[in-house]
Amino acid sequence: MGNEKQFVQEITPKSEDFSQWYVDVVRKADLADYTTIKGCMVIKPYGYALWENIRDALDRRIKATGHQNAYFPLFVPESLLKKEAAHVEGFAPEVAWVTHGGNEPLEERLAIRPTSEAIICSIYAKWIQSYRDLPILINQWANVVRWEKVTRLFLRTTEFLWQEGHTCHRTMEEAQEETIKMLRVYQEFAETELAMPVVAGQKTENEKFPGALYTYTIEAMMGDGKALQAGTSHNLGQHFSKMFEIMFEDEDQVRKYVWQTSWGVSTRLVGGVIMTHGDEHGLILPPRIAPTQVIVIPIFQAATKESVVSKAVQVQERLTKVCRSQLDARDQYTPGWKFNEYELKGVPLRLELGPKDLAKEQCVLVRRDTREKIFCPLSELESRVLTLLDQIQKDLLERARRFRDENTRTVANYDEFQEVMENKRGFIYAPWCGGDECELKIKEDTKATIRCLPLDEENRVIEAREGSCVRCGEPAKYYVYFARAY
RNA sequence: CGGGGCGUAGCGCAGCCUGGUUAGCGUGCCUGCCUUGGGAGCAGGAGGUCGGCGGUUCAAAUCCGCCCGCCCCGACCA
Repeated sequence: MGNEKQFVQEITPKSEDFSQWYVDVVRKADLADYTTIKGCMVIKPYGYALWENIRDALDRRIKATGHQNAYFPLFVPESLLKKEAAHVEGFAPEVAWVTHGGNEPLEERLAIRPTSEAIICSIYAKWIQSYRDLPILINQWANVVRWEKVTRLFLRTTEFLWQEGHTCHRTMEEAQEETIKMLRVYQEFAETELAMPVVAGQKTENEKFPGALYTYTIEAMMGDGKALQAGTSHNLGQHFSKMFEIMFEDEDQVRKYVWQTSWGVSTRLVGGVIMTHGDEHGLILPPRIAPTQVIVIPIFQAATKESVVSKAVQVQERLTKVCRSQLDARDQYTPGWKFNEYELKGVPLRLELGPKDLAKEQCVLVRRDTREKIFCPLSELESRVLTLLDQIQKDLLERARRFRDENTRTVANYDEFQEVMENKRGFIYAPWCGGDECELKIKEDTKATIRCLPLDEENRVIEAREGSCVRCGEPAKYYVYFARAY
């Protein structure tokens, strides 16, 4: 136990300094490292394997809903970026510019995409003539660059990886349906794959995407009670199609502007997973996205090494057929060292196999989330492992949901609102008059923003029937979620 | 970008205030022996332009200036 204490000191306690805990976990678990370029990180193999699993799980859903992947250029000519006024105004402060090709100054500066609406819209304009060309349902996996003032590993880096869907539709209704469909895809994906419960809702005018008509979001609660915007889906209306002249001739022979959507999630999700599930011992990965689901650790002495290791190889080979497993038979590390190492890396299930187990034809399974030890007859290996992985996945979601619900509060008045935001954090579900002024004042007073206006089962913003605005006391228009956010 | 902190071996740090042998310690790494059910032990060894540039000085990790990077708190954002 003394040794364990010493080990855990390598990670700043979560309760003491959440930010430092986060950085320690990212680095000790070997997910990412800093580089010589400001704000840019290298995603190390373990972190990238995690991202690949997240990416693939989402990619399947994007394709299952009828979208195709494509790839558009990294560069956006300045003239294109400037076409949509709100859009350029929103992104201008954080755009990186290419001004030279070799030694020659460029005639027109090229923005490195902060997002691809402009470049994609300019191309869609060429592709679309008829209503028969619609809908366009395209997604791209790409890197984008935003010159942020302050960066944080995974949560906000200068360059990051993401997916951005860009669709065109014949009618407003169809675009709205697509916007909500993808929002719900994100929600289901976050909860099923990442075990990360989210609140789905609409952003306020102040918080919406530059150039969008409506922005929808999924908001997750991190271990320190702060909100993380985990994905967004925008109904772009006709703002871009009018500026980029994306038109089609409809069945009634009238030329019309298309209705568009865009939606995205990024490597930020990796940060979300860490801050949703991690504990004092390090990372806890949901089995469905964990690069290694089961780590097999043989325990042996010189005399038993051969028999134990050969059995461990057999066990791992059996597991390989049903899940992602690895064997760590290195003899320069003690079993205890390995236990700590794989807990730090968040491997959901550990399988211990020693001489005592061999004698009984069993192994020891240890859950990362609860650290519970389970003796398992080798004859039941596959089924027990699969059941446990499934259980861990469910329990992580349940635990995160309980944490979120326990930290979602209602308040009696504005004093209590301020007190809760200052001391307890979490979400506050409160009535709001719908006014700009109250939204901004609350932000100024408490650093809390309106994370979203939640949606009902019909995907409509829930309007308040009663109650009065938590700040001004005027009749409430909506019940909304407030929180401090990343 | 404003306020604060930090930068010395892969990682974590001491040394700096008060300039002066060959820049230390822990851990990790390499070799050997030994060990292995919660980060074992012993012995030997390798590893440093002290973040960068400039200045002061006979002499700079140490003093001064500028720059870069990281962390925290604000403002801005996925």
